[in-house]
Amino acid sequence: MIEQLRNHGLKITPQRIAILNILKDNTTHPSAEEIYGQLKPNFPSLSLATVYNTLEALNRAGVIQEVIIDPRKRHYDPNPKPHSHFQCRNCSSIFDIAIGIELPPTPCQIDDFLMEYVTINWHGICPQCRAKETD
Amino acid sequence: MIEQLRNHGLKITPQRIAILNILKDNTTHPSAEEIYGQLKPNFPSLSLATVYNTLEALNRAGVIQEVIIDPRKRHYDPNPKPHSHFQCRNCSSIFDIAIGIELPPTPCQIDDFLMEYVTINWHGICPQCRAKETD
DNA sequence: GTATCTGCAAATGTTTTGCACTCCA
DNA sequence: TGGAGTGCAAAACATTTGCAGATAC
Repeated sequence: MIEQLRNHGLKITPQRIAILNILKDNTTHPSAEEIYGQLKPNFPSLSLATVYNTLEALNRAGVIQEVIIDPRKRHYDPNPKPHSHFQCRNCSSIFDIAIGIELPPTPCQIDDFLMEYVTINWHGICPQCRAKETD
Repeated sequence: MIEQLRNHGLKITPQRIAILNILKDNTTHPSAEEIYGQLKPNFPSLSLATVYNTLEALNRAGVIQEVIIDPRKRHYDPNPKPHSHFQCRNCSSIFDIAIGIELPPTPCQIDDFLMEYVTINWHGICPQCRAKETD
């Protein structure tokens, strides 16, 4: 992933490497605050603003994907390719969902709209919370 | 729409009637703050907290639909039926998009997830902003 | 060497909360 | 009349901003 920084004209800094390392192979879809909280103990000089800056730069460069599914905060996914997400209304966890849904390929034009990308968001109850449910 | 309040055990108050009136036939997908701003001049005693309370109650009752597409704030749609939305990355306007996409009917079960509802969000440039674009 | 990046602290904007008071059913 | 609903003000969060200093290349 680090080479991708160079390809996009982004400088390689210890902060960015650390953030990418947290995200790599991470399927928990952390928020900026969560990434900050995980790094801060071993990287005390790290600033939350830098985490926000970095996540925005990585998202814009297409290295990661910003996930807009939680009305309270943004989450981040190391996989930039389009795929759908699920958020549990009980525990708020976010999961990747592999479902083959037929969507027009993007970018495309529909009714004078320029469609650049589509997101599919599922909402409901995750397997863990279903198992715990008594009612 | 007002009868629906009664059906869901919600009391009919002047505040709720006013908010429903703003939303009725409204295709602009206003935020809580926008609804508040529109009502406040003619309803000076109205509180922003009441707007938030009411929107949440209406959404939970299935009278309206909360639209999670804008990472900065929630928007509200008087049409509670599932349909997809579009947000322009230039002007941030939100539009209803009528596209027949094949989705599994909800609620359904997929991979141990209980899927209660799905949302489809399009992102790109709206017709008005495309017309203004020079580049 | 210089443009980019970082850290800090303050500001912004949205949404929530606690609580006393009000009013719908 | 009782419980749901309202208004107010403060608090809680997430995110952004401005700027001075640091650093990657």
